Amino acid sequence: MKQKLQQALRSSLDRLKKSKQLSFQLPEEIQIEYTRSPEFGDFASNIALVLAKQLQVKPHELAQWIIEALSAEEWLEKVEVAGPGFINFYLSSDTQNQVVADVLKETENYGRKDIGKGQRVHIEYVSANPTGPLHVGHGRSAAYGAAVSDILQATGFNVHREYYINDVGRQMDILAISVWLRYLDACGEEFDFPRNGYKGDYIREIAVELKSHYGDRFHRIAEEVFNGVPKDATSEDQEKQKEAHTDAIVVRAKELLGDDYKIVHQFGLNIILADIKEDLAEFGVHYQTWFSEKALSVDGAIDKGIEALRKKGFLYEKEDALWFQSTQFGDEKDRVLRRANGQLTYFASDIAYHWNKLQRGFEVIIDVLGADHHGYVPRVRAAMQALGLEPKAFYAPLVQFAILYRGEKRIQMSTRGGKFVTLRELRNEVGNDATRFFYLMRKSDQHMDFDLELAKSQSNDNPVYYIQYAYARICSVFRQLREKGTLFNQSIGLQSLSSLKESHEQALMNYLSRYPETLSLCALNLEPHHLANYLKELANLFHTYYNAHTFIVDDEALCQARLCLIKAVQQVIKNGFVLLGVSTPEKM
RNA sequence: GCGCCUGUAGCUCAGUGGAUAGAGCGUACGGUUGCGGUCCGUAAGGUCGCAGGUUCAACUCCUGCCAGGCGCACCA
Repeated sequence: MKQKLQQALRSSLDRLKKSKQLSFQLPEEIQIEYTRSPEFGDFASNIALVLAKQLQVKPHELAQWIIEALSAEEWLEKVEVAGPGFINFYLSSDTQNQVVADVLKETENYGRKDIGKGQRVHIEYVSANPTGPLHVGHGRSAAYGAAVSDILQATGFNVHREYYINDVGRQMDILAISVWLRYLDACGEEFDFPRNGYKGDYIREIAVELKSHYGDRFHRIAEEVFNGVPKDATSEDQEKQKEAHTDAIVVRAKELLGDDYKIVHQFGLNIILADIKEDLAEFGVHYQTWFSEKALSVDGAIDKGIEALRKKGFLYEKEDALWFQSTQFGDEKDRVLRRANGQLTYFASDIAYHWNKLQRGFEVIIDVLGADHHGYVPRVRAAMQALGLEPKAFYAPLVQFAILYRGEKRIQMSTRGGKFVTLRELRNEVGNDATRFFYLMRKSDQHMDFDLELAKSQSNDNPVYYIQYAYARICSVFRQLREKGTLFNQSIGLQSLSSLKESHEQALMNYLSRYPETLSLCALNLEPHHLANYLKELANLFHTYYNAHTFIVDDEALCQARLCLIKAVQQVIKNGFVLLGVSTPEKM
C-alpha cells in the first residue's frame, strides 16, 4: 500500500513539474507513514514539507497542489492537507477490508515476505561454556536467538542456527578437576575444595555418577594430589593465587591420572552438555549444529584461520608473541593470537571458528552475545573484516541480563557463590510461554525487570495470558457457534466485509494490515520485541471489540463478516506466537 | 583514566527526523457487568538527565557535561 501511495505521489509530482514548470530534486524515497490516529487518515506523507524549501513555496500550499494533481484512485477515499503540510490519505473501506481476505487466504504465510532473498545467515547464540547448567541470563539469549532466527527465516533468509561448544581450555580443565575432587571426596579423601573450582551441587552429582560408573579407578590419596601445589588464596579477591592453585591441581591431575584424565574431563562435559541440550530443547530452542571447539583444534583449523590472516598481511611478531592488527579495523589495541609461551589464545580459535563460518559460505554472520562481552565485539568485527566480510554483514547484538523479581522483592544472584537461578528453575516456575514472552517483550540490549509473580498470574495484567486469552476467546466463539448449530461460512463473510463499519472493526483491520511491516521491522533490526508489542496491542484491540459488540448476530452477512474478521485476528496471533515460541491454547 | 550501553509519567516500558511525546499498571471519579475472567469514559501525572549545535521540523542526529550499568589480559 505504501508503494502504491508513493507511486501516486510520484506521478502527481511529475505532472506538477510540467504544469507549473517546477524543478526539484526528489528524495531517494518518498516517505509514507502510518498515522498516529484515525483523525489523520490512514497514511500520511511529509513530501510537501521536504520539498517546500527547494521550491520556495509554503509547505501547505505545495501540499494542496500535489493533491490537486493526484489522479483519482478507487482505493482512495479522500486526501487532505493537515498541520504544517502533511498529506493525509484516507483509504476507501473496501481497501481496508481486503486485509481480512488476505489473512484468511494466506493463513500461516500471512506476513511472510521475501526480504532476505535466500541469503545465508549464520546465527550463533547462547554458546555458554559447558561448565554448568544454563542460568536465566542464557535463557534470555536463547529466547532472543531463537526468535530472531525464526523471524529471519520467515522473512526470506536462509538461517543456520549454531551453538559453539567451548569444550577445551582452562575452564574445562577446572570443571574436570572440580568433578575429580568431588569424586575423591566421595571416596573419603579430606581436603579443602579450591575457591576457584565449580562449587555447584551438580558437580557432586556428576562425581557420584562417575564413581558408580568407574568405581575407585581414579582414586588417589589427597596428600599426593596436593603435593607441591601452591596454597589456595585465603580470600576471594586474590585472583592470581586462586588461579595458580587450580592450575597446579590440573597439572597434578594430568600427571596422576595419565590418559584417564581425558575420561574424567569428557565425563563431566558429556553430562553437562546433555543437560544443556535437553534444557534448550524443552524451551523450544533448536539448533542445526552443535559446533565443537575441540574438533576445530584437532583438524588444524586454527592454523588455517591464522594463515588466512597472515596472507592478508595483518599479523606481526612482537616480544615472541603473534599479534593481529585489529587496530586497523577500529579496535583499541592489537590482540595476541599466540602467546610468548607458545600457547594459542581463545581469540585465535575464535578467529578460526569465524573463518570457518565464512568458508561454509555464510553471507551474514550474527553473534548473539551477553552484554558483559561487549568489549570483545570490536576485535571479532576486526577479524571478520580482515577476513573479507563486509562490515555490515556482521552483527553482534547484545543481550542484557534480566533482573528477577518476586513481586516487589528482587532475587539476588551471584555467579561466584554458585547461587544463580537456572533457566530450568525459571521455566518450571513460570512456564515456557511466559518465560519466552517476558524475555522478548523488552529490547534485548536493555536491562529488564522480570516479575515472576506477574509472569505466573492468570490475569490481564500478564501480557502472555492476555494475548493467549484473546486467542482462546476466539476459539470459544467458534465453539459456541457450533453449539448453536450455526455454520461458519467464509465466502459469505468475505463477500460481506463491507458491512464491517464499526470503528472497532476499522481499527482492527487497519492494525492487521500492519503485521507484515512489523515483521520486516523485527527482521531488519534484529528486534523481536516489536512483534511482542504488536501482539499485545492486537489482543487489546480485539478484547475491546469483543466487549463492544456481539459477533453471533441474526444478520447473517454481518455475522459471517465479523467471524471472518476475528478469525483473521486469531490467525495473526498464531503466526506471531509461532515466531516467538509461545503456544496458543484453544482453551484456558 | 579510556571505551561501549542506558537515562521518557509514581512504577514497568514503547516511540522507523514529523502533527498535541504514548501504552499498561497504579491513583481519583463516573458508567457498564449475560460470547469466558470484562470493558469504556474522564481526570491528575512529563523542563523526554542537563547544556549547546544541525534541521522547515529533534525524545530521535552531532558535541560537551551529569548519573547508572558493563567492559578494559600474552584469561576464556
